[in-house]
Amino acid sequence: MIDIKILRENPDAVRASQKNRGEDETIVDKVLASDDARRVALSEFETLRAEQNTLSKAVATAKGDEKSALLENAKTLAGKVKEADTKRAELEEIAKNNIMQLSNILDPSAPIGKEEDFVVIEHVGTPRTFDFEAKDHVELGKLLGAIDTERGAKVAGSRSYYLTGSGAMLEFALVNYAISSAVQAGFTPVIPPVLVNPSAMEGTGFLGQAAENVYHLEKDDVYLVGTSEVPLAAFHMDEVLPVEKLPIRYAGYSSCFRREAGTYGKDTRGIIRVHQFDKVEMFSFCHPDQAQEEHKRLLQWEKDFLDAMEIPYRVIDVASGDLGSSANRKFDIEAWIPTQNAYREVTSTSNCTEFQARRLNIRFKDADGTKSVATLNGTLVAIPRMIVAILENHQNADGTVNIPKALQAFLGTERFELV
RNA sequence: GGAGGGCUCGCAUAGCGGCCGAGUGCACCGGUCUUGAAAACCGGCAAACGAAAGUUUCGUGGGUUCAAAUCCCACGCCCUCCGCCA
Repeated sequence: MIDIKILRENPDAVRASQKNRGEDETIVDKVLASDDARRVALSEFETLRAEQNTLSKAVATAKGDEKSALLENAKTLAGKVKEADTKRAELEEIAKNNIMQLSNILDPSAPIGKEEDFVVIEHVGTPRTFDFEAKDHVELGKLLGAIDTERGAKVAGSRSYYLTGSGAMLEFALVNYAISSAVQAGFTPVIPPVLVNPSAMEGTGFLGQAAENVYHLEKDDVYLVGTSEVPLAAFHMDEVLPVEKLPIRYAGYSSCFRREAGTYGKDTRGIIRVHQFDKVEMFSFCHPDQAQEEHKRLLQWEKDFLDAMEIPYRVIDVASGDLGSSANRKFDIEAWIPTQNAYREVTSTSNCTEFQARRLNIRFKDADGTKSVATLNGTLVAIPRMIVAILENHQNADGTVNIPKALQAFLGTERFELV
């Protein structure tokens, strides 16, 4: 939710932002109109209520005829108050629904355009040239006894898989490495609930455009999270955080569930796009003035991880049209995937400024009053895609895979052998 | 799944349908006293919106009433006991 005051003061900036995202800019006028209507109704109600309060007090002390006369007045007034209150509630609802449709205001530095209009910020490392035919992760996964997509499909349907043997060990190593480096960087490790209630889902903005990708358990009205961003953001819902504690950083490890509706035919082979995977997610609550710097820090931690995995990658500044509604800017890291001859997204970090915190009612207090915090999130490691990148980039001609140095201590070996 | 108890300002508690936005204790902040501290005493101290007047908030939502923390209904959460269970 954006700040209505900013919208009132500078509606053109919001219009421009909506337009650059490829979203409806006429909502801005709807929001302004419904906000005006809301405020009029509110003050009408408040005036009547004030009258009623005074009158009620008079009733309490009055006696006899005077009392019955006052009561008569009070009864008619009560009707008016109720009417005004109903109107107020209706208009507030409309105003809220309207403002909720607006996306976060873009960072002016974010590249404008559609998905393909991203800007490459940098390349790190050089894609390796193979003097043999590189195998893809599905084939390597079989040779190593690491990934079993066939049995995954048998038991759980398409986009499902088993990690077995060295694949399972690799997940544990990645998670251990990720968590220990996050802790070293000052993050509090968290294992959050993955089954959350509607308010958490709603507050983080996943019931908007992203709703069709969310699993909903109707019988109990709970949702399976697509990322631990949801429970981490909602962790401090309705709280006022001490300003001197900011930034507060959490590293959440959880399973993530995605319906992947509308992606039929995309990435059907292997484990690039799956319904369930584990992920270590960074989440930060910080002072709004610090948000941009914090965003850079999150990006740096993501780069450090890729560096440690010894994988070539590039960093892109995601274009306005491809940003989530909560983000005002987003950087993706794309790892080189040899058999696809392409860079593919493995991690992503978004600056949500105060947008998410305003919905979730997460604030901090300083000398000037109580204000919304800024929230930011970033992937430290999404297991399946990192496994793909590691297997494919570090493979040998015989199908064995060299283990990056950073993970060797966690695996007790330098190489994954054939089974 | 069954049976009970509870949810009030950071914590603990009081609260008769109007005198309750709400008392008390602890904590906290400021002051007096003191060489300094403690104790004692004095004062302050929930939040949101608003320029202000004022409005709203006693788990949440509805209802009764001129008037609800207080009465009624539903839901949520917490605790205890029984059953089942990783």
